[in-house]
Amino acid sequence: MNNKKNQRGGARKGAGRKKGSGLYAESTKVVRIPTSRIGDVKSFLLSTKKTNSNVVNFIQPSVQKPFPITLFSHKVPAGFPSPADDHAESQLDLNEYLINQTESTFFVRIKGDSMIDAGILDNDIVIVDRSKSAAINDIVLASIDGEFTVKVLVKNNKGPYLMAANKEFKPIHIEEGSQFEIWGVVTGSVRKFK
Amino acid sequence: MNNKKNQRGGARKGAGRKKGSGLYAESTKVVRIPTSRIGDVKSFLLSTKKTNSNVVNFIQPSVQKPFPITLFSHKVPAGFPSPADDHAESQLDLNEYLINQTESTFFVRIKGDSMIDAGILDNDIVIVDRSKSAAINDIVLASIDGEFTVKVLVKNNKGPYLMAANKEFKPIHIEEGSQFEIWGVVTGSVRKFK
DNA sequence: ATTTTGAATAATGTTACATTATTCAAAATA
DNA sequence: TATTTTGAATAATGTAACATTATTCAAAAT
Repeated sequence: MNNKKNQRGGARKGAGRKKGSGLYAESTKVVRIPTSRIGDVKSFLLSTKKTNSNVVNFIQPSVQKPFPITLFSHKVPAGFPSPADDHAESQLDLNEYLINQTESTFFVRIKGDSMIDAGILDNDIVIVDRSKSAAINDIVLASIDGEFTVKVLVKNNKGPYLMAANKEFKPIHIEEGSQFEIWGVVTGSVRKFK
Repeated sequence: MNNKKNQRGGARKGAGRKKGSGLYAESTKVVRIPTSRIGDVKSFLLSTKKTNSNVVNFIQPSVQKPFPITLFSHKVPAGFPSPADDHAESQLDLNEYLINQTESTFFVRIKGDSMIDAGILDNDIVIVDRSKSAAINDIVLASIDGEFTVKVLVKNNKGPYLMAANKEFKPIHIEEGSQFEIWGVVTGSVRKFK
């Protein structure tokens, strides 16, 4: 009887799995995740890899100090802007103005042009309130089959569906059996130039 | 010398940390997360934190079974926990994000559609910094013959002039002898829906 | 020339342990 | 007696270590 093992295979240079060949093309670390949300997190990680998603990331609001600044209205005769002026509409704090329900609000950065007709451009940040229930024609943050997206919620005789605010994009119909959830209503948007 | 330790404390019933007293009020499991996205995931978990009770769970596509879509059943009860403050990198304060120079910044509410191609809509508020000097292609707040306007600063061989971001509007050339002044550079814009 | 094979290596999953935070009531103190 | 101090109990959280799986390569077998 020959007990010798097969002599194929064996050590050689260059063997082994290639770096970056994993799902995320990146090294990972272990993190504790609340048990019921492990599925959410995995969907979130996958969703932002897909190209259809116009959601880049979720941002947690933090409110430091109130910061009121004078607000003028646009078409005013010259002579100008002293804060004491008549044309000063009011003092305005951006956090106060844009955030209604602090506890249920978060931010999402937008990627791509799918909402330009609603004045939401690439790299804008939208403000999402999870405590508001969505109405037809609202802009909403939704997930469909594990992919997050910001779109307009519309409805026809067959039921609700999502629309981009850009004629180049097709409506997103919600197929029977697909996962669909509305995460919140977009209540505002901000943009920083340069 | 008395070597006896203190006799306080000690075993008793009911001692110990209470279940559910953690950040997520729930047990956790370790999950591997791509290193660069750990901040995102934590932010996502805090942003979209679910409270117990009647929240529809996010369902992963792979596990998905057909189910009827009930659009407006998604209600989030109040009692959203406040953010933990150790994720500074994914936290955002709108004032800080949008305002650079407090002393020289003010807001202007926009009337009309002359800037829609730049994503600035009627009733938006723009952030104007008086301390920045304007460059070509900047959006600026200017006054011409006694009227304020927000437009794009452009230039041809005859010199600078103003352009709306809307094809329906004509360029605004600055005539010899007319009053013209740039009051500041638009560094951001915000919008509130509804 | 083609197929089979096992070592090499990375990715991914899981367990175990270490550390930290919180709570309680007994013991110490006033 | 009322208040403060204290350490065990327990959960939460962080991390290292190990286990398992997937992928790749080229030597050996065919």
